Amino acid sequence: MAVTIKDVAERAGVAPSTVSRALNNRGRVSPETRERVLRAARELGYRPAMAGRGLALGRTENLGFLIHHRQSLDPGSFYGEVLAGVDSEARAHGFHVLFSADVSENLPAMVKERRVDGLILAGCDIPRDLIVALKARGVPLVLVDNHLDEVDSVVTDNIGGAREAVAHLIRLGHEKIGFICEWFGDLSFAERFEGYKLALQEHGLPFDESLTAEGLPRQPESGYVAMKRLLEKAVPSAVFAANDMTAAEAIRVIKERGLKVPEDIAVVGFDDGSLAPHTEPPLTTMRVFRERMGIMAARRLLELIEEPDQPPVQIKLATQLIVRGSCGANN
Amino acid sequence: MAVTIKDVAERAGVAPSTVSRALNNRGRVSPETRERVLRAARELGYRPAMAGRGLALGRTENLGFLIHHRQSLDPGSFYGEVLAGVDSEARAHGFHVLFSADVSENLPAMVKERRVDGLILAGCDIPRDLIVALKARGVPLVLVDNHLDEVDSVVTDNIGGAREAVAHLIRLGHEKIGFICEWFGDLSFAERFEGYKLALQEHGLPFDESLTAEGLPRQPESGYVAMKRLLEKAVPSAVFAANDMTAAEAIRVIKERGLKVPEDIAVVGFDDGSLAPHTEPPLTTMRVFRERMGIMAARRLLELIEEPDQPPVQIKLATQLIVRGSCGANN
DNA sequence: TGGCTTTGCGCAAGCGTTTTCACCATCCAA
DNA sequence: TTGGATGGTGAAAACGCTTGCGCAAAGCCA
Repeated sequence: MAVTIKDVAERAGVAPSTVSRALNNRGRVSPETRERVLRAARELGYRPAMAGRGLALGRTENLGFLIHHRQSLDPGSFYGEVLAGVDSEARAHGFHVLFSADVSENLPAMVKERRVDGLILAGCDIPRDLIVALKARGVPLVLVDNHLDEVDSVVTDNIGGAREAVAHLIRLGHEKIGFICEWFGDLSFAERFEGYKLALQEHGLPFDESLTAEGLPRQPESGYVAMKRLLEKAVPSAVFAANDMTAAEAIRVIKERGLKVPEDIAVVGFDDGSLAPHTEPPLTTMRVFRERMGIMAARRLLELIEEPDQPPVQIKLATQLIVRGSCGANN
Repeated sequence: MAVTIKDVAERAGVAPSTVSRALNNRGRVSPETRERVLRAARELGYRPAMAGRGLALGRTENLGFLIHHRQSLDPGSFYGEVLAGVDSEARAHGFHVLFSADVSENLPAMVKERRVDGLILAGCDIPRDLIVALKARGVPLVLVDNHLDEVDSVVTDNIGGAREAVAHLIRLGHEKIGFICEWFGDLSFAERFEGYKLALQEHGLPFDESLTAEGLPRQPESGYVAMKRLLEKAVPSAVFAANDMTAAEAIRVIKERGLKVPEDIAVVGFDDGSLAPHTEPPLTTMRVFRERMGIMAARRLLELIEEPDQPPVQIKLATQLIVRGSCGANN
């Protein structure tokens, strides 16, 4: 059926071993023979079958991309873009990407069956035990949007980004700035909260507990609830929401109260997802470079596959302030 | 390193062939031996390595998932959810999903290297020649959101959905209903246009060319442009937009004109993506069951892998009207 | 009890690669 | 001319698994 190395060998009039050498630039092959082999391979459209190659080489040239919840792929969530980045970088190196939303309690099937050479674990909801188990097994690993001291990771500069977002509000003259998020238990949100506090402190503003609120973990209405709770405690002149979704819901709550954005309450989000340009007014937010994160993660993982025992590295990507209407900057 | 079939064989005190038979329920193995093998395998955490298995069986137990443009994974676009569906169904059958956004002019690398047993091609922008070439090569194939007579496909009932959306507007008393889309060249949009015309016809309303407009293909501002163009020609009392993004932009244009949604112009979208609940007012739209499409596509592909030469089947999923505020139904 | 079928299992081949090893030509230097 | 390098190549083993084949033991019938 499919064309194998033998077919190429036959057509070029050499042995399979010579074909392999010619194609992989290993060992010695005379220029004429190499040329002949290359031509035969081209004419036959030959590509080494991964099964044979994988068996002989002990590597699959597949990267695994794992997320924990199916939800992480929903539009609005952003791992899809990270995945696209991983794919493009992997492909540039002749690798392929095996996707799975399966994170069961024990080792993922793709690892046990040796379908991948390494793993990208996306999201901070990956069970810690799993990561540790994989690490212990010696599987090359890169975390995205997550952190563990002994493991490589690619993260967003949440603290710096949040700090910049809040500083932006302060520059616009706000002094009573609220913070809301879906849930303080999420690492990203917690870091953005840190950045919020940092910005206040750096500008000599007091931190006021009653200006902060969280919603319900993993509920679609989470942002709505958070903003309601906040307004029950205090009415700030601006709100920094830990993600765009929450910001959008906050805008809804504000309008329901008969208040205006940004005149009565300015709003800034975080992520610059697909929602951001479509809120009313359009959302000022911190852009997160999702595809870039995927690219960096894949690149690092490929390095680790080449040379496994490196000390872990954390790659932190800066964010970018995107000013639209919701913050009230006259732009 | 990793545990192989020999390790299991040794621990169970049998030959590797017996282990294979016991694990795969093939051939004859005495109950006691089987039990012993199973236990040994369990204790060692053994899973057959895909390279060996793949070589011997001539199948990889991998499904390929291909999209054409990286953009198709953006939040807001919905192939991420389709992918999640494919993954869950594949996993339920012991298969894995190889993802790629690479659709080069010639055969995808994952096919040439025999990394997959079959392919799911998502999106209607997959080059026709590619599909034909794959089909000719005998690769099991399922299209999603696309159609070709001689190939299996899973699609949304765009015509029926659009018809229902427009019928809904007609029921609300509208008679001058506009249609906008990003681009008539897109198959889905063209079908939704069909449904629009069908609904008009069924309710005895005239089709008026000047009530329709398209934007710019593949531009973020496409919907905005489409709505502007429409309003230059006529001012309808309602607009059916071929997708949520376009609907959201239409709302923006309407507001910029100082008009109100839904009082002056009612709006209905299509997709029920993440945007829909967050427009102002929240968008009435047709829900598309994305994950379900992935599940159906994977299921069909697995059937085709089992038994390749079946006549092609088209699976069409119904949509569901989701009434929110933008259509003016007093709900 | 003798032949026949069935059962249970091991041996070995084969899947498509890569890679080690050995072999034969050359070639060059002595 | 001969010897040792050197260059180019093929045969064969190995990777981890499945499976056809054969053989011994056990079961069955007459």
